[in-house]
Amino acid sequence: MVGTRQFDENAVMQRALDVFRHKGLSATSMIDLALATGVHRGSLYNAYGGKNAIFLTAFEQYARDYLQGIRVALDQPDARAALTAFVDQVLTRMTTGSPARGCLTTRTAAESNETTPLVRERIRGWLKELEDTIEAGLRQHGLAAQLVLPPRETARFLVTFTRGLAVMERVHQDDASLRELSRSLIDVLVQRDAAP
Amino acid sequence: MVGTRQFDENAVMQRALDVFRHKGLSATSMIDLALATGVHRGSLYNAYGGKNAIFLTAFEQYARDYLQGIRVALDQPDARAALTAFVDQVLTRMTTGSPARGCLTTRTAAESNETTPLVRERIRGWLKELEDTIEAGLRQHGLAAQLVLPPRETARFLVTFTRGLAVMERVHQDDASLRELSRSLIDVLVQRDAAP
DNA sequence: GTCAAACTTGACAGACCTGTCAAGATTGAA
DNA sequence: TTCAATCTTGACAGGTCTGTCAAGTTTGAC
Repeated sequence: MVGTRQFDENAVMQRALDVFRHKGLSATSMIDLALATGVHRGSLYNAYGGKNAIFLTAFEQYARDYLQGIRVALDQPDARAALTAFVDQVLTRMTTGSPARGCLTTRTAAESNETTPLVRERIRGWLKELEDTIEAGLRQHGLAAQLVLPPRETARFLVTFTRGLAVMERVHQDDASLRELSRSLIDVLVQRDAAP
Repeated sequence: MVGTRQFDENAVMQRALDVFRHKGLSATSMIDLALATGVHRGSLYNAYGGKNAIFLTAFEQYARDYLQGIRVALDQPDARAALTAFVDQVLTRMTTGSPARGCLTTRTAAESNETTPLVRERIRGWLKELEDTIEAGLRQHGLAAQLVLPPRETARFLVTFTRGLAVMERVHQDDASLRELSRSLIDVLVQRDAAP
């Protein structure tokens, strides 16, 4: 390999991800990315082709991390505890940072119109992975028996509701009301007479 | 009054609303609005000041219409029927048009970062109005007794979940899966032993 | 009919962004 | 050490958008 790339790809993607999380995909320009990463705009074009390709590359880090966190959270014998840990993961990820970063997928999904088919497809795929991950988690430890809805429906419900939480986070910027909503969520999804 | 405005303000706002629904607030330019309304860009600046002011003006029509539809939907003696009509309203409003328009509030909320404080505040206010409208609806006809959660929590839950539905609509563009999610929603919110 | 306030129009300067490219610098491999 | 592939850099042309303004037009009131 001749003429080696002079920047650390991982570090660049990490910084790019930060930018996307704070500004959103469509509001981010190549100039923003160049400034944040310290890599010349021309080099970014040369290495990746453009904003969307950078997004897709950076997104993989995000996706892997996120799903891993969800897997760990759900790996518990009690449904209420598992869902509590799940929601806590989701909320923590969207409310950390100052200003809060919000949820990257939700935001990108909402601006679907302004993105390319590839990005749209990746977001759709990721939400499917999230759903599958949740469903698999709920099928462990006999959690399913403690739920009002079957695992698949519960997983879809959780994906949708947490997207709603992400929208409310943007509007309220208030952790407490999100936590309260999460309590309601768990109350309606876990059987009332389930093991304590 | 001298030098009368030469366009029909209502018609202009209706067209502007269409543009905002299709492109989203931040992706809409004054040029888009001028083309869609047939009013010269300079005239729009003169009459309203800018994009955000036009949005806020147009939004009032949208808000009034929407809440009225919700009020009518919830005005029923059976909780399941009322929630079904409610969700149907919400879904119909976001899935009509081709391509589907999506939900204006959800979208604008998601791009909160890129809008002005006034717009953010209006969206927050509108979601509060929606919540209050739903709560008031649920307190009629003894619906509250048929619900798993108290009216206020149910209202908040519905606002949040329907925001999630709006995000999923962008991703899936598939009415059927949204309807399925809505069925789950009603199943978990209405008491199992409630009057049929 | 006159007139001045208010509206309309086309044009302009200034930002910002994109995508590309030629010239220069770097570096692994022969 | 040489060299060619690859990366870096600064610059450029072209595009979109914004906000403003002067000149022209319209119209209600007198």
